[in-house]
Amino acid sequence: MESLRKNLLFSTLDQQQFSTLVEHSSRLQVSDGEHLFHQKEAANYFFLLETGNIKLYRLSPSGEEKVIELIHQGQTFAEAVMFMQGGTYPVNAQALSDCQLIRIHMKTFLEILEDSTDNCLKILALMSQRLHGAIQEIDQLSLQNAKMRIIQFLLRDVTADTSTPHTLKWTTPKATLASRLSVRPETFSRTLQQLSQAGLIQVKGSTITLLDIDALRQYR
Amino acid sequence: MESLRKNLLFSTLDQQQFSTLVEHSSRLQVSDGEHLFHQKEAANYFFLLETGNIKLYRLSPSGEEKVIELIHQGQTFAEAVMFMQGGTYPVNAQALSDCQLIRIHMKTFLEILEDSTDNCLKILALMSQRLHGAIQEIDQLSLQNAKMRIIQFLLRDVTADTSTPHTLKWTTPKATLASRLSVRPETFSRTLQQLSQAGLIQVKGSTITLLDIDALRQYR
DNA sequence: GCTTGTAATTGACCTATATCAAATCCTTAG
DNA sequence: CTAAGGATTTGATATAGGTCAATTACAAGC
Repeated sequence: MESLRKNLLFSTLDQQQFSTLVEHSSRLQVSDGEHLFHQKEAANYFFLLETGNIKLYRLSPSGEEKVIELIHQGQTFAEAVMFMQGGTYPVNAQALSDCQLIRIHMKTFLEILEDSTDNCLKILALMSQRLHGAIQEIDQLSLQNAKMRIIQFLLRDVTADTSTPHTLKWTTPKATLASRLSVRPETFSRTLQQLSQAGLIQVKGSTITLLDIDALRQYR
Repeated sequence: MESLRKNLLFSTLDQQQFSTLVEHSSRLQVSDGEHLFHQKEAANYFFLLETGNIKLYRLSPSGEEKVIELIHQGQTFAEAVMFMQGGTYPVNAQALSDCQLIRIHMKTFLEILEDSTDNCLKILALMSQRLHGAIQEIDQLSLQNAKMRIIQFLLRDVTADTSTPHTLKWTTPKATLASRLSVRPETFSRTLQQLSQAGLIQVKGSTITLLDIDALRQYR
């Protein structure tokens, strides 16, 4: 359970608390395509993803899928459910590859929170971060068009000091990314095409080179 | 500061904590149209709205406005900012009418949280609720069309047992509501028109009567 | 190497909703 | 009551991005 200890969320747990948590946590695997949980299912655990990729998604009444979040190595997810009345998962979680996870018992973790404000504040920080991310998302959906959203995504982990020929590579299928960005795969493809033609990026399979970061920033 | 005591968020404060909080809180008024705070402004206070209406909104790069949330009497807002690093408001807050509010000092409240997990858990519950609301919103923006969103809004506080000729009235200008729902005023107007013609609702100024709740539910 | 199936791209077309402009309605001040 | 100014509605038109279908690229198994 090395990876638990390393996660920021658990960094303020004392030795005692930590071992209690470990006792009530277990490692599990899910293989590519399998579901970890479904929307509206009663929730007793939240998760830390050790390896692989997971997508969290929702279905529209007509069965259409919208990816809410892509979970990567080292991230925890579904902790917010702990505090919701009702206590059911608000999304579906499906493995995009073979995954290794740690499953954490909510009730146990809640009990730990109940006797240490440090830990409470830690998770409050996490939750407010999530909330801020969600507001950002709403913002993008309602104020930005498809092209802007896609560019924003490309610039995702470009910091102020990133020098311009910058390469990034994704591990998730394009259709999944498209859903995450709320555009159709066709539109995603066409937009990348368009940016290529404008000489702003270079696409090679799932590897993208940003040729002109400043120009890309203009759009955003 | 009666209204503070009544708010669920502060219900677990003991007498001592509560009076500390009151000491560091103050009542303030903002008149119609005035701003309470702006996006990116350093945040030291969060608020409880006693009377009036407030809109929280963001601006797109091109200056377009998107209403993120409408705050009504009795609601607290901007508490999440307390836990964010950076500590700046992520939205603008503008009064839609003359408002009376209580301004709560974040630092003081944080100090109170630091020595009582009960209060921490209370606010965690609130934050997860907010987060869930945000996910719901993302869902609606990306999986539902304008008509569905508008109907959802009309059914907002219709419970399972609401009998069918149900009347609701809004206090905010239509253009503001439209922005909240991420549609143009024109579309909002046309959609209501359309629902009227279908005999599902009856519009009279800012008062709407839902004539056939079950039929409306069909769309959602 | 082929073959087969899935994913991604491209093209042609369509539709929901935005945009722009004009016409009404509603409220407030005088 | 009347006028002025804003809010709302209505009509005409434009367009981003969706849909559907066909084509190509790519990966996995033989």
